Amino acid sequence: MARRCGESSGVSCLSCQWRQHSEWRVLNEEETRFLSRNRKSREYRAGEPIFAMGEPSHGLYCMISGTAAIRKSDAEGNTALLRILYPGDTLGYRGVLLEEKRRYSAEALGPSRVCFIDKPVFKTLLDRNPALGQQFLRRIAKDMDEAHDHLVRNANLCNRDKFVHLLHALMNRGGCTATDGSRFMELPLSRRDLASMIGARHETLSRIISRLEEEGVARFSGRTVHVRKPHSLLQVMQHPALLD
Amino acid sequence: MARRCGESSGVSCLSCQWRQHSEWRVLNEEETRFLSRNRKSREYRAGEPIFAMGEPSHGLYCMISGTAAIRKSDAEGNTALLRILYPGDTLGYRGVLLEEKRRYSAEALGPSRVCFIDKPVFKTLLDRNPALGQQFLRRIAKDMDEAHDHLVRNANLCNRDKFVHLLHALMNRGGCTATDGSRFMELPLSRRDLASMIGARHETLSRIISRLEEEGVARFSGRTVHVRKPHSLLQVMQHPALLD
DNA sequence: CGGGGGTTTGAGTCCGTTCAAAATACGTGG
DNA sequence: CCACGTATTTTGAACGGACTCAAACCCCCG
Repeated sequence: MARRCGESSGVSCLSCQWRQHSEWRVLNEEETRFLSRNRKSREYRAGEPIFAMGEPSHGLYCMISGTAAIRKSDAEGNTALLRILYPGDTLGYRGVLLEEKRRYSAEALGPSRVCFIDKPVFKTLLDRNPALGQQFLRRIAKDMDEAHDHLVRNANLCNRDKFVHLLHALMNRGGCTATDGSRFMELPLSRRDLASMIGARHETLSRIISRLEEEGVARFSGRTVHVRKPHSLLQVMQHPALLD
Repeated sequence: MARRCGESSGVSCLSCQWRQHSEWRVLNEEETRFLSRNRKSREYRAGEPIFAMGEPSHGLYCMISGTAAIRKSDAEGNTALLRILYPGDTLGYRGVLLEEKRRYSAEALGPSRVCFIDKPVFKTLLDRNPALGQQFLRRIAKDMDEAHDHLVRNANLCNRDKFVHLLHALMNRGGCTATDGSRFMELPLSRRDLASMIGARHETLSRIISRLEEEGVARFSGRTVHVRKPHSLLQVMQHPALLD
């Protein structure tokens, strides 16, 4: 399915299935056609970098299919996975808006198709349609808020609860509901990366996962995860007994 | 000193000593006079709230003197101190730009003077001078970057090192250099709040502080802190021996 | 069949937390 | 100016979570 939409979106941004859910939805038909003509679509293999920290920002990217990850590292080389990008998400807009070098790196998590929009093309559209700038302002404000929430969670929750929260967020994005009300999904990340998202070692995450299985909160096998009572996920924090 | 500048800034934004360092620097003389006429300046006592989470955003604020804190709390009531604001900083612009309710709360840390700019006044200035919007875009992007850095540090550093980093940042902002090259300053925060900034309990911070004193990195007494070798602060992470 | 990456498990240690109590600083009213 | 009550900070002991290091395990791929 992800395959087919990737191909159909390759034809034109007008018929892109994510158009109405992305920042580009404020563009009219002519502007969208302009975008479509000037964008470049390309496949990425799993793990392939999209851009790297410190590079100049030549343009922005738009996910068509697959998933990508935002990573950032500090001076000592410690890195953290900050965010996961799904089809319809734009990335790298910050560097372009501010004419800055990239402050984080992005890479494809699985086989993905990503469109590239050149800086001049983006600038032209921003000039033609002021609502587009407003969209990106809204977007950056939302990102900001997410980052702050993340910060508050990190300060107050233990690793187990941070992971439960992450699971909840991932489920909302990519999960499927089964007939019995339970939810399951294919995790887009390795255990190592899951651990990096909550700021823990992979060994610790491994133990947390065992614990969640013992408690009956979820079942893991490979990258597949089943959650028995997805609605009570957030209530299960610090209180596994609530599972009934 | 902070007192006098507060009073002089009370007269007009034109003569505000922070003007050239704030987002308002792109305004011309007439626009600044307009801002000056329509802003309201007011004193806050220590601990007094400036605005609270969930309130509608009626306008934005500009610190004249003193310091303020941004706090955010999650659903369970856990809070974290996200940021400290110094004279010249604007706050609360996000809610105004996006017509949203406040997503965090702000409060004065010590006796402070803060100007309030009504939403319509701000919108008028944004219309008149597009460079102002660009300034705030830059500002939000910088904030975003800081939040991400914070996230990476939280994921990889132990509490001691997080605190050393915080100390470094605070010093750069409000520290004074003594004749022997050491630096000292008056901390704007209580121990509890310092602990909240690095996501630790106040007891833990207390122990960290004792340790730093034993190691000879810094000396604390009340809210005053002396750092012996400020330049090597960041090198001291995990390696107190480097102090020589 | 033998790597090699990713993942799990185990043991030991350290760091940070919790809870409780003492010590210190601070503001207020006498 | 001092005494008092309150809030903040420090200290202590015990516990638990998370980390390190090391080894075993698994699964996919050549």
